[in-house]
Amino acid sequence: MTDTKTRILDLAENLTQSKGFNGFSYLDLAAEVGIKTSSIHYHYKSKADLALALVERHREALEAAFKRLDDDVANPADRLESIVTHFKGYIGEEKICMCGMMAAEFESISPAVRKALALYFRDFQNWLAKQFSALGHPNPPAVALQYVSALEGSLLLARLEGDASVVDRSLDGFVNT
Amino acid sequence: MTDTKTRILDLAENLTQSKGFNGFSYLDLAAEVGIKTSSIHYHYKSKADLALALVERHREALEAAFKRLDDDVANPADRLESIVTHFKGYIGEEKICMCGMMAAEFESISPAVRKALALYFRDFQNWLAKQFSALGHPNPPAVALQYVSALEGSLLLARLEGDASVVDRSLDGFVNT
DNA sequence: CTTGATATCTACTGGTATATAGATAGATTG
DNA sequence: CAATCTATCTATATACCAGTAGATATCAAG
Repeated sequence: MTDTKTRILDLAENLTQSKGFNGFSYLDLAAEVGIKTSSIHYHYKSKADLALALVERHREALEAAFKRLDDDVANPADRLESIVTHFKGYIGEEKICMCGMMAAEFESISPAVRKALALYFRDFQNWLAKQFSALGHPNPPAVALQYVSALEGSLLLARLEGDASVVDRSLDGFVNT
Repeated sequence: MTDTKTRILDLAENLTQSKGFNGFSYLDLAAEVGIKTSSIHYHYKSKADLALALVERHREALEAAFKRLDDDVANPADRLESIVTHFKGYIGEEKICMCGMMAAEFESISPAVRKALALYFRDFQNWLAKQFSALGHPNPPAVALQYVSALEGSLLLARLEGDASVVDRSLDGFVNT
């Protein structure tokens, strides 16, 4: 069994992706984990601490995923497809990108979390730029920004329409131009 | 002086764009308008009613803006630029698109508001498709979806970076391809 | 077998949320 | 003038929220 601290984080991640970081309370976490709210405070002193842990773990997970793709998948186009498939999977669970959600909630998060979020998106773009570079794009950083923007926006629309193909259609044309 | 009901809506719109619809309370509105929370309930029976009024007014405003552009601006490319300039203006006020924000908060809004939101984005895409059609794009509806996705996503990133040029760079290439 | 760390609990505080009931002052209308 | 409507108030209900203090249980190390 995974330890409580991790279970809390897993649950908070899920809830953030569906209802937003301000859309759940320590009571929701406690009820689901099966402990009291005060015990959640034991693991994460404040909700701001929880937010930071959430974003930092997420960035590490992203980096690990990139490393795995770099090692296991030879073709950059296939790597991109694999990443998009991952994000598309959120739609079926009525979720969106956790960091996209937090970026929307920008005004109610601490400076530390804002910095962590910005780092997440920069890491994301850097990796994307490498893939586009390998694919021979003339301006990899520019296309990487366009890709992330389109991805994040498409997740909002896809969930609204209940149609994951919105993501594919929004990203169509980035690889084969 | 604008009437109270409108002032409440204006204020709620602003707050939704910066902190999200779940990021403010009737108390915030009351304090700013200078009346009691119970008086806000007089104008908008429940917060869900307020949400619906917000989205519906926003859609009407969007349609009016489109009509004005169609009448006053001859070149479709100039029309697009004008719309983007409008959205870019949000960034300086630490705001994003109101309907984009509500789409992020999808899981906590009523079915009626969800429908109104979907309608907003469909209207937006329909108008965009007309502009791209006039510009000779081979597949206007497809490019309209890509444009909205990129715009919504770019607003999230632009506010995070505190840099409105992120929007321009995310939308670069849509008009002159 | 005692000490100290870990993880949980009970019980509580102070604050905020949305919402409703009932009263009132002033304008409008028949 | 009487009835009604508009917009507000006071007061309250009900529920939730984040966070804290302090007691308790478990267990490993010395």
